[in-house]
Amino acid sequence: MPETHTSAAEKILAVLDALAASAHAEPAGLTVAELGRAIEREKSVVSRQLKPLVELGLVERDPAGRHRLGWRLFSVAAQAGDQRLLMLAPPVMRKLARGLDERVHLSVRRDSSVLTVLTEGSGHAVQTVNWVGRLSPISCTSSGRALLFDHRAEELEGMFAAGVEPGAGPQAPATAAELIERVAAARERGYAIAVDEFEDGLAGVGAPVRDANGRIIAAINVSGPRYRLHDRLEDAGRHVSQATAYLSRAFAAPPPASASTDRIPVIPPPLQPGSHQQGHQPGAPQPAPSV
Amino acid sequence: MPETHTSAAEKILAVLDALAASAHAEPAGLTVAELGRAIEREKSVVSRQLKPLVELGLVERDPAGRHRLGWRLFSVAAQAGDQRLLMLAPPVMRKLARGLDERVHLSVRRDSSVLTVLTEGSGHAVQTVNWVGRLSPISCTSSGRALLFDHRAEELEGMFAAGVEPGAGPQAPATAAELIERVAAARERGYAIAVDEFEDGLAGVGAPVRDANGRIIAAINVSGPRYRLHDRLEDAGRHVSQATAYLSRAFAAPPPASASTDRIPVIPPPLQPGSHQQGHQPGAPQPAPSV
DNA sequence: GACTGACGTTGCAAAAATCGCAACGTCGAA
DNA sequence: TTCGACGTTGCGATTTTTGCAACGTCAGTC
Repeated sequence: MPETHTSAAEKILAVLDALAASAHAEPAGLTVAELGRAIEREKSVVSRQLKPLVELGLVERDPAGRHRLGWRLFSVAAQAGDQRLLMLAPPVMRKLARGLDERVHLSVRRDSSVLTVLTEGSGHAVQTVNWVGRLSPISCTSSGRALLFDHRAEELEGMFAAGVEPGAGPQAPATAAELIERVAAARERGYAIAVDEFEDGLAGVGAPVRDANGRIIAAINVSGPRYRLHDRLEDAGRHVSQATAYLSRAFAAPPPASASTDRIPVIPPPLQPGSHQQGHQPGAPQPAPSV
Repeated sequence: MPETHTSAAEKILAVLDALAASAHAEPAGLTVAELGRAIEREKSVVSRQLKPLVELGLVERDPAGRHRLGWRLFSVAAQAGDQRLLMLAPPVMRKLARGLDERVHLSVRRDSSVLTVLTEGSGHAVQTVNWVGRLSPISCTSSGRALLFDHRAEELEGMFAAGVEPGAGPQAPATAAELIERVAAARERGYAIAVDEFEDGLAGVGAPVRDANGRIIAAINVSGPRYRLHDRLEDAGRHVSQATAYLSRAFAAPPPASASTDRIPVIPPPLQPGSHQQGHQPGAPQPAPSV
């Protein structure tokens, strides 16, 4: 029997997620009733659930009765390591999603899969689903191949031999040679393209985000139905590359700050093409970024 | 009877807080047993509590069994408004706290009080307590007066008349005139000093952080026992001012990013003394930052 | 001005999740 | 091998959360 364990954490996260989603809406924030509809719970439940959250500062309620994420959430998040990328990415992704009007995802590598971490949707009725928190195969997605940019042929071969998850689309790479070739083409081009690979009819374009050392730490991709994207893959690729280049610079920029010097930190100039592998062993085993 | 309602949110936040605190420890992260000791719960409870948190991605567990804050927390936090300051501040505060070896707090205004949002402690056995999440009076603390830098005399007078919370120390301002004078002195000096105001024996030095428009959005202060600080108030003030000046620049810097231009955003040069009020009405009612 | 509908909150008994304790298997150090 | 600490799991007892219903409030409408 399906023991539907519903943990408290899950309930709370549902609330926080709904509030996060409402942060850019108009008007920002949710009332008790709205929140109840959003997470499909009784308003009485929401009302009671909100009380401790507000007391703890995880949620803020304005005089008009609208609820937003509270300062306490950030005071927790801020203490943790290098999560700057996740803070910098949303506005860039938003701009990209609006510009191309297709869903944008930010993903990181997780072992031999791709974990989607942030998203921004489009206005279409038909669009890629929100993939946040889910894993995708690394060999047949644009994000995946963007994350594989720096991998040598032998590594890709080994990975393929170890059995990466295959795609369900007709164009998914069937052999290690195909994967190697497509990764090489993507690196050459500056962005990865995957059409009818993960799923028939789905098209995507992705590019990698690099840290100050040139290591790939994440990928951003745009995806949507093939019939809308296939005529503008190049255009989308250019935009995605610009976005990731911007993020790579911005992420590398703020040195943890020496408060006592007057040096003004500056976001460094764009990486030279081909120069990003300096001081970086593409073959070195890359621990999955914990981001 | 004291109905000790212990909400799920509270339990979860305790876990996340402990993990946040461990983020900069050596080694980073906590095992189940360590976490149990930190939050004073049975390890069996912790073990079970952790399971859904890990599944949801709020917590990550590395192969060695150490737990850290997970990507999901940031993917929620990142969606919300302008929280960049809270992400930028911790390293600066850490540096400040280490350098002066006294506790550092970052606070924002909350109506007629000061809400402390982040902190970084010192190595001393005797030090200011961690004040995060608590309110302090605005008229008799260094953070409070830093937040009042831009207020005109009439406003301060009105505020005083409306009855701001008084300090418990012998030197707390007893009249509106005293408050006005001390705020003016602080603005002149560049940082606020409060000794024996909030509490007898407690000394603090604070300065304001400004956004791109010069509006005060937060304050950073250093505080500790008077006997350790009274000989170096000036030095501490200089350090705090430098830190807030840096943060003001850094906070103003990253324009939400136009991904499609090649303009490289640069952190702007330091504000000219006295120039920060351009285009800013000091008298305009300032909504409490929701940060 | 009464009426209507939506909002947010609260009592209450039922349902569900968590807790503390004890026990188990595992691992590394002595 | 023994020992201690770790992380996990079963179990009944305890605590918390849930759904429903009712209440007071408020704004807009007739």
